[in-house]
Amino acid sequence: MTPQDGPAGAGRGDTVASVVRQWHRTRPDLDTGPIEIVGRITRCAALLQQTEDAPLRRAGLSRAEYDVLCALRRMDRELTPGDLARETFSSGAAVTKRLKRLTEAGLVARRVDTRDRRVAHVSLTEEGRAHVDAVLPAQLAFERGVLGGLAESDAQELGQRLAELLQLLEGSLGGPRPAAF
Amino acid sequence: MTPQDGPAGAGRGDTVASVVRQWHRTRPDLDTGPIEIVGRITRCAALLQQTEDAPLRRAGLSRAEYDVLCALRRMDRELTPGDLARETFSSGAAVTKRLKRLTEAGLVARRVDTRDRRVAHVSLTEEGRAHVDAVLPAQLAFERGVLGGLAESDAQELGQRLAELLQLLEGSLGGPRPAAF
DNA sequence: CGAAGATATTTTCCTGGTAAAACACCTGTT
DNA sequence: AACAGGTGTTTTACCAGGAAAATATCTTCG
Repeated sequence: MTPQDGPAGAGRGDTVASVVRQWHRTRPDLDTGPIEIVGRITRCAALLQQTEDAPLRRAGLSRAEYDVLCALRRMDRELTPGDLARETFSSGAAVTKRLKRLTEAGLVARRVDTRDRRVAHVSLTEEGRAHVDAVLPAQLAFERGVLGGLAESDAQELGQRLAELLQLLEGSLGGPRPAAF
Repeated sequence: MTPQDGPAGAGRGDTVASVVRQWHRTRPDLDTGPIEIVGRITRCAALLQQTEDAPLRRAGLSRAEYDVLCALRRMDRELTPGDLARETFSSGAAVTKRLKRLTEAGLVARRVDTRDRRVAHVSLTEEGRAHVDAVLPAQLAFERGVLGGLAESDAQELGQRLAELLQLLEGSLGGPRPAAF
């Protein structure tokens, strides 16, 4: 069996580099530039998702539940389900399900708006606040550890380039507009 | 209502920048560095996922199906379901389901291995090959368009930094090892 | 040869997400 | 006051994915 490109070749780089090399061989006419970015972002996101799930699991939270708790914590006020949907970039149905679970766990509380009975106001319970205040630093420390292998200047650079890209994507794709005013 | 941070403030940057500012106000003790990278990668991935779904939809393919077709195309040989699972970073169950759909659509064909009846060999049909050969450049052009707002040098820089991060993640997290040898 | 251990793939079961529909409620107009 | 249009949230129906179990098959060992 002839050696073929694999991601693990000595000094051959990341898997996307390997994929790009395969395309060059199979379809040399293709502009693979987008793959270098899109493919890597997708792969990095997937791997980071795996890692961040592990510490949260210890705390009995899914990533999605954590996101809800964080939104409530960082905005530091009551939010409606609609607010939460916008803050977490998800659908109303997803938020409803998450809130059901979080309410049952005693981490969030809800009350109906006095002036508009369609609206619910959601807040962290004491327990919920304590929970997220405990989990948050652990999670961030974990992520810091994962990123630790990057030189600080490279990490800064990466953050900046990603910010540019994100701004571009949010601008050109009608990015979300959370209700923050 | 006092103005509060939102992602859309004039010149206030991307949503993650806004989130980070909220954390600085609410929990100034936190090291938000990881959010600058992890948060942005996650958001970029989500937004890019939305965009790449739109062109593929015109071609009647989901992202997952496209990935399978691409793996077959770029490796340019028959692959087993296990190969495909590794190449697309998914589970065997997911591959089984995708192959079912693609087989029904006449885009891939399968045959049982002659020496080991557990093993199936999957290949693109003529139609499948033509399909992916048509969709691929359109998809890449679309992605190139989306990334076009980035200065070329910034895009290069981003690709490189992402490659470093991906290599790090794949190394430290026991990254995947597709069967490419 | 038979049994144990391993492996490739599929099936089963469950989870969590989304789009659309449903429901309740609000606002503005006549 | 009645009605139309709009809105916030939940419910419904469906989908795709993964983990674990199931099934079929292979390899090795005594």
